[in-house]
Amino acid sequence: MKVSQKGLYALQAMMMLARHYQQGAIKIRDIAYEETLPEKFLELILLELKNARMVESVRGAKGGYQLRRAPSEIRLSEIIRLIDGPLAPFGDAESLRALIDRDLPHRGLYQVFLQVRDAAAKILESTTLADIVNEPESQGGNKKRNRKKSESGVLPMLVHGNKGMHEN
Amino acid sequence: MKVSQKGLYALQAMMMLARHYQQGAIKIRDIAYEETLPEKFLELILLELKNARMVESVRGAKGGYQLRRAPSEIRLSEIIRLIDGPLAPFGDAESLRALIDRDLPHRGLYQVFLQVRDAAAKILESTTLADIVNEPESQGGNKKRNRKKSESGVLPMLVHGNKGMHEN
DNA sequence: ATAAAGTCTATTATTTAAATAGACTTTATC
DNA sequence: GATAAAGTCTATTTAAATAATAGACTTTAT
Repeated sequence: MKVSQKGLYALQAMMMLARHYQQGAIKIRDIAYEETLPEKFLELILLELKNARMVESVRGAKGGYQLRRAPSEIRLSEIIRLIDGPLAPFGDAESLRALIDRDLPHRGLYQVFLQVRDAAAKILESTTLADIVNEPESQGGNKKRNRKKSESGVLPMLVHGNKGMHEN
Repeated sequence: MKVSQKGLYALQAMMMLARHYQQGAIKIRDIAYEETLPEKFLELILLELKNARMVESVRGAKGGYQLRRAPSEIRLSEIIRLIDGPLAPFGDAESLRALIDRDLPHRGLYQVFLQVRDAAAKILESTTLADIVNEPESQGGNKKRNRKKSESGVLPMLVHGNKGMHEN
């Protein structure tokens, strides 16, 4: 899986709209300005988001874009899948699938790729726009443990520093 | 993170060498033939793997390639990082890092990307060539639970079917 | 009527990935 | 020591994907 520049733009735009949720339609130009995105390119991205029914537009003067659902109802996985396609860590599912089907020595590799995809999907499906926009409230829908809310208003992960993380 | 075609070729070649571990040097041509990879392209890939000291070559007639370490000592993460770069799910760490530094509204997104990267890294760092090549023995070095070995000689995941998995 | 917005389709430019080519070096073997 | 079979190295080409731009069209508030 790889989030492209375009995907990042889409996420930025959606976060911006989430920050201004229920404040009426926001002009493309304003989004582009506030997030420093190429305006004309952003236009196309918003159109895709609209066709996917994540945002809605208001046409004509005083027009603009706004979220169609509450930020807590929009998962990052939706946005990324729309713009960048499947979350799987291999480019085209075709060539891989072909490998598997041809003979079995590659099954193990395939299984590992599936594990990676599922791990990414689990995170991106349980994180919504609400979780990553200012003042993270209900950070992720992770079933088991009830995540402790950090007093600093910053994600817990941040508080704990980089323990257990690697640089790349 | 995205495993490119080239990365897949590298993984295939390494798996092939793992299957023939301690059977002497294997010719590029044989690897290319057995795995159906473009020979000349594979040549470059093997050179990279050699420079990274994962394989070693024997030059001249009767030459070829072989693993430099046991399959159980070669992690998938090494191979993928070498060929495709960092495991992070965003293209260039630069533009993302720039976002974070410019102002803080994007920190939450950044943290989620880190989570995804760490999840992928955890899997790919704990899986070795030995784990994915025929007859998976010590499948992954996952600290906590001792994975039950499946009787069928197939990865446990396979036995359980696709429970909990999504299509993309 | 006009201006300010979104819509749509086409085109171009840039970058990255994949593949190929060919001259060079090393070594086993006869 | 000549030859053939291998790996080495650098350059180039091709193809595909990504990013960005352009411009004519439509809708709506004023």
